[in-house]
Amino acid sequence: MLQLTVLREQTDLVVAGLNKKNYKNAAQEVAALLDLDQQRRQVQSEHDDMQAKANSISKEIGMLMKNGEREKAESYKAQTSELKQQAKSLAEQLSTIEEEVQKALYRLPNLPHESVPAGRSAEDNEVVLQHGDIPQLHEGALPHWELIQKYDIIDFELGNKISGAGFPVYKKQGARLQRALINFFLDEAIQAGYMEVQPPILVNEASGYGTGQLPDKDGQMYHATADNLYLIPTAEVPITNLYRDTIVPVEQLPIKNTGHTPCFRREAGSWGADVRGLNRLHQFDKVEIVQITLPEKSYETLEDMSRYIQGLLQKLELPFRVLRLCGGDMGFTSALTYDMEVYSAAQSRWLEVSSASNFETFQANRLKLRYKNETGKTQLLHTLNGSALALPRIVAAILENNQTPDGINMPKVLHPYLGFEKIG
RNA sequence: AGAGAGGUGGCAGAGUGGUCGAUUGCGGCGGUCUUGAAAACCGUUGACUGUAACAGGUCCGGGGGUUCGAAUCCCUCCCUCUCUGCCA
Repeated sequence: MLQLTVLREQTDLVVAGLNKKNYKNAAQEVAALLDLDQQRRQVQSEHDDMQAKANSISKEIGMLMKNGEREKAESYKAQTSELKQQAKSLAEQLSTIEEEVQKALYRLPNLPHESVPAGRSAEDNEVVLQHGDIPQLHEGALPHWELIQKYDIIDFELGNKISGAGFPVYKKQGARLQRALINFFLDEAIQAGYMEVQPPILVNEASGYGTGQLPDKDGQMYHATADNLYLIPTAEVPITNLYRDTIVPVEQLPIKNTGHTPCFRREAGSWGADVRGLNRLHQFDKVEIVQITLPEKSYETLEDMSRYIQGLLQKLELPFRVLRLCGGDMGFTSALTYDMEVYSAAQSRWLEVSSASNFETFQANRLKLRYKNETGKTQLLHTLNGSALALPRIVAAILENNQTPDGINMPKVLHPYLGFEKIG
């Protein structure tokens, strides 16, 4: 959520930013919002005056009662009842306006960082770098959805039976590979100074709002209505919300947390031709890294996180590229996002395996996640996160890129975790 | 799931209708003393909103109500703890 003070004081910048994100009617909406805000403050101050008068009369009555001047006290009571009426109606107006302000604020996405390229769609994303050679596959090489059948390591049919499409069952070396990747990713993160946490994977509504999934992405999350809890679409939600409503002591910054969780996504309306196999699932595993930093450090931190993720991909010996997302393709809450894509050789396409973002104060504002600066003033912190990494597409790329006519070679770095070097 | 108890400032813990945003202790910060530190003593120390700055307003789990006035009374929801039951 954008800060009202920023909207007030840097209106032009806000409108320009929203435009870059392809937000429709930015200028009008911002103007309307500022108008509402103006109204709100007007009504607020009228209400407060009323309240102040009523308060002082009540105090007076209290004094009189104490001194035994009952009759005089009674005479004051009449005065307050009118004030009370007025204050009540103003309070109603106020809460209506506040609700509108809130709704309007929730609609606005985060502003893009100045380095974000303009653009409408994924085609306008900027390739920042590419690393590794595109593998040349042997004659008769298979896409991963056939490889997993051939070696009987991931079973979609079984998943269909017990849950539905998009819920694969990992078996044998396939299950072992999942576990190896999770452990590898967690160990690496801990090595890099992140603290491991195992959060709940069902979260309440407040948490959904805190990180911005609600109300924007309502309908994309599985909702356990009986208890009004949501299955998390990413560990970002619980891990960042650990710090909701907190003023973090400066000496504890930066906060670096990591965690593995399953992630659940309804993916309503996003099924198409290129989502076969592991490319898009309703449930998958991911290790997430989250950082909370001082505002002035957050972009440096984003670069660190990006480099860290690239390091993982290198260790896994996967060819990858890094994209800087354009304004139109970025997420609602992000100010700058890098996507990491690995090359999936049998599909001949790049697959997104990680997304690292700086949210600046957008989440922190909703989360009320703050610190006290040198002058003792309470200020919002910056939040960041990145996948490190999401498993399914990593698995797809490992399987496809390393296949040989007589088995699939596993990346060396995983050998100790796997207990085998080759599938098949 | 049933019965009971309870949710107050960073923590502990008073306050049961009136100058209570809240006694006190701990912790934190500043100072005195000290070569320095500890101890002791003195002072200070919540958040949000609002203002140029004051003032003012709001907040004692959430929401609603009674009252001139609510942390305190009533209703409702949520949560925690103890016991009983059940169970990975």
